Amino acid sequence: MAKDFSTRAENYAQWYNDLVIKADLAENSAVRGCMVIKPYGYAIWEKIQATLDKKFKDTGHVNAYFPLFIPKSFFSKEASHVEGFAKECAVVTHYRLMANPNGKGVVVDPEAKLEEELIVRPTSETIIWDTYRTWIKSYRDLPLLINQWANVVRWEMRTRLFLRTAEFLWQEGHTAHATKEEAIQEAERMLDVYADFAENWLAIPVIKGIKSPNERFAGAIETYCIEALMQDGKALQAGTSHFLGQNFAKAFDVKFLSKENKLDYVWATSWGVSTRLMGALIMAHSDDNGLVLPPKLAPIQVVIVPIYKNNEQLALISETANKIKTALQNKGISVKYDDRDTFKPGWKFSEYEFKGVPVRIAIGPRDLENGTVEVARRDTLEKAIYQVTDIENKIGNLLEMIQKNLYHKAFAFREDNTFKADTWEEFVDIIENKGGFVLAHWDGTPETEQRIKDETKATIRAIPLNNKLESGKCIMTGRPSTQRVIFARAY
RNA sequence: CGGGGUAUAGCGUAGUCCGGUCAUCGCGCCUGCUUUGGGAGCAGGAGGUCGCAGGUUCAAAUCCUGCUACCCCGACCA
Repeated sequence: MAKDFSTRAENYAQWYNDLVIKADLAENSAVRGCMVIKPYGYAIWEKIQATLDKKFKDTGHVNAYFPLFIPKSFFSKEASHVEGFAKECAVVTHYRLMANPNGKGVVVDPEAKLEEELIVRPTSETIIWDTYRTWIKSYRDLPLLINQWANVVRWEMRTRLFLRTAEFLWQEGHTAHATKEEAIQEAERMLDVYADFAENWLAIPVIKGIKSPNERFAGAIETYCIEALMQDGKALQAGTSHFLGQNFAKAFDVKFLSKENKLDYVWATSWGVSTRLMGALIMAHSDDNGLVLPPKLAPIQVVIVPIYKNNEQLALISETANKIKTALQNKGISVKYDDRDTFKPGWKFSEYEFKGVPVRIAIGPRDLENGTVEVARRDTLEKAIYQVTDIENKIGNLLEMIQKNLYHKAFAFREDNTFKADTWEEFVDIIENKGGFVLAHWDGTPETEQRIKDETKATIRAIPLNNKLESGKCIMTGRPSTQRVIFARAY
């Protein structure tokens, strides 16, 4: 992402606010760090949802919904899980308000204290596994492949718009399996689903890998991740998939009778992506003119802007514009014809650039005479004159080209910002001065990773799957290592 | 929770040190006319508890005290 978007917009918050604003209810610190997603931004989220949801269903999953509130006691059942989340939870302690005895407003009724506090879910493992216990009795009940679209709350000390908001929207898949192998396979399969989505829809290249123990999800045996590089050189974890082993099954006593009539604990996975993906989308592709959306996720793929001097001209242009609109729509392309007379063409051009609309078609009197239109693409800002003939196929191809170009651009950026470091000095220099991914040897111990983090703020983002083996020396300790891992500063 | 900073119209701001036509300017908004192929021009207009509460003073956006909120850095964080 460019440093700011203000080059042309003195009030650049304008476009940003069109997408999302931070909740700002004065006098109410309780909503600090939450977000309001405005319609245009939400339309992007809906696209993300729809695409992923279809992929989940294609891989045999179904949706369900579990409670927002989780009894506090559930959290004490899985020790490492509670350690990972207990510090950052919103807790419900009362269930009633009453008029303030002093006459001013309302206060919490002290009489209405809950016997057991409720935690606003920071993630749903506990309540889901408590439920699964009653659903799973036999190997015939397995595998259980369930996904939930929901909001979760994490009381982060410091929030960042899109990337770490106190409340965020996400999906969380929670599956139960009869065997360890099948569960691992599921975790890896869902990682592939995420990677495919990131690369082919978001147009963001990602590294598939596993997390080091330090970065592993609380309660997981193995955490798989897709890791992306943003334009400012920082890494962003775009999605995770966890192999949970039998940890949650044991904590919540979820057992099944196998074919062999043996009682055993089930094997579990969980996987999720969130509204953070929208942050990734913004930071991976945007430029000084605003958002740049890949065609597959753009709520509006093509906008048509008429250029006219009077109503007669507008009527003529509209005729052509609507024909083009219909032709494109018949090809499954989402089109907006913006014939508002309250804004001028130049204004509209800028507005749709802020919003990242991939293709803009301008039609004026000149075009009517020549049977042409002016086509501008958002990714390169290039303009070209197209003959109207067969316009739907030309635009269709252009959209595909833009989708690919965005990916290639992001891929090239990542290549240019991936470095190898063999000495500590080199490593520090790259982290401090260049940013990006740094491939370096590491002795495999959590202590060393922690030391590196303490000194440079860089962490191991991923140990790539199918990593090339290569013997070397740990950049920190000099101890032997068998492979390079990816270090970076991260969001 | 530590360190630093900020709070003035919908947004962004000047003014605060040195109290006295100071409530400034830009964007946005409204009206009218002319415009319309890259955020139009001119004219007119609306809009402010100067974060909140006290205090000092003839006089406070400005000085003092307390509070609150936000931002940045750190700690923290799938």
